[in-house]
Amino acid sequence: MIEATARILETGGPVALSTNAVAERAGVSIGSLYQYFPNKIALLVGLVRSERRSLLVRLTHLAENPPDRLDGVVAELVRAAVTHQFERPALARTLDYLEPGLPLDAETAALTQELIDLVARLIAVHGVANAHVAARDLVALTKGMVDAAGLAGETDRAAVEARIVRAVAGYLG
Amino acid sequence: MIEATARILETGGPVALSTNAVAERAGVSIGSLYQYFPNKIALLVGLVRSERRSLLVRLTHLAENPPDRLDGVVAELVRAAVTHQFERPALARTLDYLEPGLPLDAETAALTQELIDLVARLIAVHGVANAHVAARDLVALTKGMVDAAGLAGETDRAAVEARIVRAVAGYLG
DNA sequence: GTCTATAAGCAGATAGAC
DNA sequence: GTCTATCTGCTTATAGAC
Repeated sequence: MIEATARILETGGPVALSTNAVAERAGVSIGSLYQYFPNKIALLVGLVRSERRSLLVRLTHLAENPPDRLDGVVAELVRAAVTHQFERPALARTLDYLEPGLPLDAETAALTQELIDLVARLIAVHGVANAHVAARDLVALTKGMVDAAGLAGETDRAAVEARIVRAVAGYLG
Repeated sequence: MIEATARILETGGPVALSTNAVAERAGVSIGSLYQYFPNKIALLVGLVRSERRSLLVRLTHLAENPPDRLDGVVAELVRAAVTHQFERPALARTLDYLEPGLPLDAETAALTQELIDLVARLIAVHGVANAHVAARDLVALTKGMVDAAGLAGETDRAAVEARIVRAVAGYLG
């Protein structure tokens, strides 16, 4: 049902997301859906949690084997973010928009916070000041550029990555 | 009624936007609303047009008196964008998300294109390669960072501006 | 556990009085 | 031109059969 939610968001956006549509797409009845999710928002929260988890797995692996130099760290961070966002561009964009307005449960909110903390730690060891603000900026900058590239129909991931790395490098000085 | 649409989007987002709510907020009846706008989407298109126009006015003034050096141009561009986005952060963020999915009329689509073209011309005269892609990237980067700063509750416009300028300068090389 | 049927309410949009 | 009243269809959510 989470996957059905994702598919509907990808094709029709938040307006198209109804519990009936999710049940139909998942091949179950509306009654069954309400046995697993108390309401529509719970579906969204579940989806956000699942997506955040998958990105966190990617980044955790990077955090355990960080490159020596800061530019190497940046390259890997951007690669992970771009890869994630390019897998399901429309979904990523929609969830990024919806997430701040969602009443996330404790676990999901912690996941999101952990992502920022992880990035902050990775750059802080190289002497970056205000690492938390910087981490937030870099995540936002990357998402903004990848989303725009996706909307414009760009498919060359490496080219997008290279441009983002340039901006990040400039930011970090 | 356009202003009522804006207010509702600011406080409740796209889900809260109903024709009934707009009519009530505007102090007119639902019947009157439908005399001026054929449907709900027309309200959104009108609002996008109005917002784009106001940003374009700001930038046109800049384009007619451009600073001599590229870093001056960048500083002014970022200032204009941040000022615009900080005026009504929630509204700007919502419209940025909705716009790509809206069936814009010719005039409104032209306005949006003109914004990118204007930025592209301003940086192209300083020898920036692929000025159109660069313009799109810079707009996306700026919006991403300002939106995130707004969501995080930052109110120091100058600080946000300075960080964005650093990223932009790095991008341009 | 999964289904069908349905309740209750709200959405967009229209008709027609004044 | 603006209003009230209303139509139609879809939404979330529940009840209860199997």
